[in-house]
Amino acid sequence: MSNDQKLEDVLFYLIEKTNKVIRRYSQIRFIQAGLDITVDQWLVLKKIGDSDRITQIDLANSLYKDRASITRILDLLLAKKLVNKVEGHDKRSYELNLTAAGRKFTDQALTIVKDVRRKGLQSLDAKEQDTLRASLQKIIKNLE
Amino acid sequence: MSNDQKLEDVLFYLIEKTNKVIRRYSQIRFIQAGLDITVDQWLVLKKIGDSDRITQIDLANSLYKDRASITRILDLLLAKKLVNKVEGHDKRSYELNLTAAGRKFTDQALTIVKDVRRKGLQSLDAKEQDTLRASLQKIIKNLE
DNA sequence: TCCATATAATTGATATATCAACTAATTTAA
DNA sequence: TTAAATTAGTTGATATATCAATTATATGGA
Repeated sequence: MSNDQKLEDVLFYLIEKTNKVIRRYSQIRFIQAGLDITVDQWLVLKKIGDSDRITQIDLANSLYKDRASITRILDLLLAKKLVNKVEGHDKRSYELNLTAAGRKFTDQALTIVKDVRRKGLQSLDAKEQDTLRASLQKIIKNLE
Repeated sequence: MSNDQKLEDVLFYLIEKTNKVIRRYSQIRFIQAGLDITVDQWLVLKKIGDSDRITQIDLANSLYKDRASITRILDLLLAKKLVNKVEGHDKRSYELNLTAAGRKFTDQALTIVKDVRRKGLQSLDAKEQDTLRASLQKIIKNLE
C-alpha cells in the first residue's frame, strides 16, 4: 500500500472518468435510437458538416486525432455513404463533405446529442459551466 | 454548415480534449524518463500497488475498464515482470500484487506523475480544484 | 529547370475499448 | 444433492490511438 493519494481522489482521474461516462451514455443513446455510429464517427461527421470542404489534416487537427485515425474513421463513414471524398485542388489531399444521407443522419444524431448535453449539464448553471470551461482550459494551457 | 454550436464550444468536447492533453503529456514524460509503460498500464499498476490482493474484476470496476482490457493490460505487465498473479481463494479468480521490480518501478513513475499533476494544476488554487471536482461529479451523476 | 525538402494521405504494428461467446468454478434453488 | 444460474477470467472481432515507414505530390532554392 502506498502513502500517496488514491487514484479515485486524483482530479485527472476524475476527468478521465467523466469523459468515459459521457461517451458510454452517448453511445447507448445512439444505439437506442437505432443510429449505427460510434462516438468518434459522430465527431468526424459533425466536424465535416460544420466545415466547408475540410481536408483530413484539418479534421485531424481540430478533433485532436491522428491522421491515421481519421483515415480509418473516414473509411467507415464512406462505406456507410455518409461522406464524400473529393480530390482537392492540391492532388495530395481530399475535400470532405456530407452526402444527402450524411446530412439527414447528422440531423437525427444531433437531436440525441443535444439531449445528452442537456441531461449531463442539467444541474450546472451557466456560471458553473463557464467556470468549468475556464478550469479545463487552464489545464490544457499548462500541459499543451 | 449547421446552425448548431461548434464542436469546439461544447463542454463535453473540452473535457475530451483535456483528457487527451493530460494523457499525451504524461506519456511523453514517461518516455523521456526512460519508463517503458503506457498510461493505462500505469493506472493498473498504481491501483494494484494501492490495493491488497485485488482481483481483476475489482481492478476493472475501480478503473472503469472492461474485464477484457484488464486481462490484456495485465498480460503486458506480467511480461514485464512488474506484477504477480496468484490463484485466489475462489479458484475462478486471481489476486494481483506488485513484484519487487513493480514496486520500484511504481516509485519512479510516481515521481513523474506527481510532477505532471503539479504542472497541470499549477494555475488552479485549492478552491478552483474543488469546484472543478464538484462539477465533474455532477456530470457523472447526471449520466451514470 | 531540377533536386532536396516538405506535405497529405495510407498502411502496418501494437495497445486499448467494447461486445459477444466461451470455459471453469461457484452458488442457488428445487 | 444436483441442475440451473451466476461469476471470474479469457479470447476473438472490430474500432480507435499512436508511431513509423511509405507513396504521391508540391514547393523552394541552386
